[in-house]
Amino acid sequence: MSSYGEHVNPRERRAARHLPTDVRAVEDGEPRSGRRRKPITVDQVVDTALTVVAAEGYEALTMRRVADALQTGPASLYAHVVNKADLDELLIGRLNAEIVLPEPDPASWQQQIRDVCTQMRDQYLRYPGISRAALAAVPTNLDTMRIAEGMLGIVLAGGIPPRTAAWAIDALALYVNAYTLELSMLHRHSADQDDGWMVSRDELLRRFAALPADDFPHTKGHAAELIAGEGHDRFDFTVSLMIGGLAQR
Amino acid sequence: MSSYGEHVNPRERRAARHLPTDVRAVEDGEPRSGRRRKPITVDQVVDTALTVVAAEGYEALTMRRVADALQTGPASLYAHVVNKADLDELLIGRLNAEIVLPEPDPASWQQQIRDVCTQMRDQYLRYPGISRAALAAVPTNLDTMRIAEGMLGIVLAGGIPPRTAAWAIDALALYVNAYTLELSMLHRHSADQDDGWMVSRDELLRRFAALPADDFPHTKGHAAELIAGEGHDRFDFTVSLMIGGLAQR
DNA sequence: GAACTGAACGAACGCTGTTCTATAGACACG
DNA sequence: CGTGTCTATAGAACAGCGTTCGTTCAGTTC
Repeated sequence: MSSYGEHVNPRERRAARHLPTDVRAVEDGEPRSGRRRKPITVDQVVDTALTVVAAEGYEALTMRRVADALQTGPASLYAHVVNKADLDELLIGRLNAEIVLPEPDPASWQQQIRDVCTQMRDQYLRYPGISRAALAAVPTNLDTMRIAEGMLGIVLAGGIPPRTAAWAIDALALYVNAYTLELSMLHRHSADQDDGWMVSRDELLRRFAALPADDFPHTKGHAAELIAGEGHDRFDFTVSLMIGGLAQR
Repeated sequence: MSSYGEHVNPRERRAARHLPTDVRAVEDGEPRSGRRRKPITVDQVVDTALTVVAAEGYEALTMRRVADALQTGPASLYAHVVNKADLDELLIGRLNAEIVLPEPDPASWQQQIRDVCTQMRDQYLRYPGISRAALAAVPTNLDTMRIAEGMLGIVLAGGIPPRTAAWAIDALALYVNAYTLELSMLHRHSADQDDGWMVSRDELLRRFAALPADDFPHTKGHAAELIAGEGHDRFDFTVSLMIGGLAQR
């Protein structure tokens, strides 16, 4: 009968993350108890994982890939991380922790919300495909709730009633996640051009032109508008659309 | 050197789906050339896959699972389907084909858009988790573009300028996908209650109450509003928010 | 009747997340 | 200062995934 390590190992630390202490505590960091060579830290695992995602995308993030980068086997990671899902949660926690939240200013609350959304967008795009993990993450994560709290404060300062404010930031966060996920997927698929995955506007226009005119009159007629928008124009449009609809109530 | 079957097999049929003929053509269906026992059809594969997803969720949809249900091996599927990704595309194509698009009516365009979004929402929720495939699907899929065309016609009939209309339906479709994905994941994780995955409002309220009051004043102060909303209230709110912001311009 | 075609399928490959097991080093204690 | 306990480190393995290879063989065609 194995009498030790029932289910106490890294799960406790994770539960401790969710509930009690302040955010991002002491950075004790230093190898507290050396084991083989230089001991592995949770932060090391997270750092390595983020490096992998930044370089090769979220799809390339596997336990073995992280373990290889740390010059060890995949089993060693499970002393510091409960799960792959747990690692995912740690990743988005780290990402969300880096979002800076402005002090709510009633005069400029719309721009403040826009800024936070832009921060999240760029942060997620820095690590392509990680939005998949963000969508799956438990919403009671402390770092996630910290952002929600900050955005809630901004919108409330803008004079929006609480229920409306809560639902709006919910929708905004969801849209940011979906937008970045879609964009990452598009970039990823445009990298391998093996199949019919087009990138260029010309190719898109050609596809639209090839559609049957009887069934797709509007799509063909407004093809230019359909594929319009440089950079994050569509993103800005939607965020402003929601904020604008919010303000006018 | 294997001189046959270079890359002509089911890929041609798929390309044919994307480009030329009308939608959902003749239903020749009948086993044209009998092979072993009863030959497998693409539609059979899609039907079986959808049954699996409806019953066990998208995460349970594997090639082996579909093959088992068809009483064969996984290799047999690759005579009818290029990829798992190809199967995914076929699935969302089938789903999208069942969406009914109303004739654009300038007087009620807002309600018409709401109806289409609701249809998509319910259709996706009928097959939990399939939104993941929808988000990954190539947007030039014919059935997907059919919906875009229909919604574009509705919004244009409402007098919205083309570029705004195009971006708006883009954002709406993205939100519907994200919303259904999030909801499916929540239901899925609430099924296995092994970890801290809460469902009940009471549990959520308790979590909010446990937060440090100094760091989460708004979250604690408006906990009731944060978890408010029965059924699809949040969905209706967001869709109306976007449509409303669209109408007022 | 013989040649050909292409769907069916068993077997295998490389990959994934995860668990079992033993081991070995650092710390606490007598 | 030796000894024992604790636990992080890994090697090996398991089940499952998508996919490919090579073979078999029913049906069509000449």
